Amino acid sequence: MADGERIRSGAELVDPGSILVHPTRDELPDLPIFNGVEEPLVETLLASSSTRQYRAGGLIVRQGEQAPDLHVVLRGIVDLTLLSRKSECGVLLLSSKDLLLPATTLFHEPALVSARALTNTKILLLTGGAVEAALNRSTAFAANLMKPMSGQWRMAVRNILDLNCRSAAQRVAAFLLRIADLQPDTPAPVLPIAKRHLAVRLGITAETLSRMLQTVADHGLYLRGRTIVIRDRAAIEEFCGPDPYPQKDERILDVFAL
Amino acid sequence: MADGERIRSGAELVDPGSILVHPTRDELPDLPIFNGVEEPLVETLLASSSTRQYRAGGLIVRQGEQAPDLHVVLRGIVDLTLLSRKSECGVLLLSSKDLLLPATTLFHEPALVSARALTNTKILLLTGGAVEAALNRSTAFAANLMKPMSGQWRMAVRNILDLNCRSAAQRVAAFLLRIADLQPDTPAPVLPIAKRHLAVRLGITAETLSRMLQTVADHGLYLRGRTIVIRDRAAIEEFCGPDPYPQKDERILDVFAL
DNA sequence: CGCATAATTGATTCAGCTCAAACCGAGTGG
DNA sequence: CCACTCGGTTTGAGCTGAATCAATTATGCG
Repeated sequence: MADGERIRSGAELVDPGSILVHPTRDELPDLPIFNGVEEPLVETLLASSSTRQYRAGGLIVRQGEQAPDLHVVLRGIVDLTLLSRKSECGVLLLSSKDLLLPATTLFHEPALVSARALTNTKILLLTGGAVEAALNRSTAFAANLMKPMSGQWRMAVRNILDLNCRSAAQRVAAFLLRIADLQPDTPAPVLPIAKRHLAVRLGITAETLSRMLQTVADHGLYLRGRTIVIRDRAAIEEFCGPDPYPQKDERILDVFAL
Repeated sequence: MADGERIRSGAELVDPGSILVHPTRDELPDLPIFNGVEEPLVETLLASSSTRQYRAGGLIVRQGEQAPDLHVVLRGIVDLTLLSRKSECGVLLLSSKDLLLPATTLFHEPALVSARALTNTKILLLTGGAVEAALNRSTAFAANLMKPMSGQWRMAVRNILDLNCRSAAQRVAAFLLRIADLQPDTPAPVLPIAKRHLAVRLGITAETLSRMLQTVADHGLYLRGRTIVIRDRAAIEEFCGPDPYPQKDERILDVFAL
């Protein structure tokens, strides 16, 4: 019954067998938040931590509630959106190594938006208490949290600028270009999420996205299935219009958001 | 000649006589960034600091450049906008006690937007070196910086949501209502900036703002000169539409932005 | 007083939304 | 193997909110 509910309501946790209760450092990828932090402190943090898996569509944090634990995305794509009846309104997509609504956890504020897994997703949870304790002890750890917070602020500002100064087609083009550039080693860059979620992220309707993809295709970039094909780089960059600092410098702020 | 340039280009510093080179604590208002920080450390920070005054229209930080020093707004209204030929694109308005682009200073990133004084403005500058040193020494200070960074992230998210889910008229109404509510002690709340700057902040044109003000007036809120008159509170709140967490809880995050 | 800047008003245009219908691909079950 | 849903995507037609362009009126301000 309860199980049936779960599945019908969009599927939250999956596969309890793979959940780690006290992950050790070598069970985790190298996370920027631990850079330069004294090893014993890292151990303490991990001792209070656990991991969780969500399947595509699962709600991770509900808007209006607060997350007592610090969430770190280990795998998958998470979107931050305001879910209201009738319309969704996207703010940001998070991916591996990103912090998920850190401010909510650190300052006990109700989340303004919901966090939702768009793909199967694995999350690391550090308990609020342990994080707070670590923050009181380690300036390195504090700096490691400030960096991604800055980076996410930057992403938010970019988003605001895009919404105001760029057309729908330009936003689509710029986003796909960015996605492609973030996968430099792969031969064929791929769009990791469904189109309708992309539309939400870009603040347009699915119908408009569909039409804009055609426009964009005329300017040198198109989708074949989920793979992104850049036919004419110069043209498409030109088309994107003003992107003041196109270098993906959010990564040096430990932000991997999209 | 150089002087002439300055004045023509929009007026930067004014009245050098009133600039403090090493302000002491009692020459400054109580700033949240110093809360709970060990007194000697505060002294050190202040010893490296100075204040600056800008007149309305003056550029404080130019987009693309980085601010080596940490700016704190002591007095006045500062707007963060992308200035491009043809169009300005506003992100946020800062006021007393707000940090101005802290991320730019802390992580040596080029600013995505310019900071411009909309009124006569006084700024406290803490040198980057001193701030960095303080951050390495005091977790309290680090926490004091994280709080406003979180608050500004929150404001940015609100802005994104507003741009996507609210009509121009709703944004105008909600903004004026908020401004009024932030002046609880004053008998007649007042709009502190020019209308055209308000328009930029709300992502609309001055013409549209003018028209929307008429619409908004029909719903219980109007301007008489610069003072904001709330004729029918219930009606105007209803009109504003979805504001998930209307309490001005950014203030507890040491953010006073608009 | 007179000039420059800001605000309003009107007429027109257009990007993106809405609504409705057709289409398509992947499961599913007979 | 095919028919049949059922999401998700595409296409089309029409609407509308806000931008643009242009002209006028207000408001400082030296």
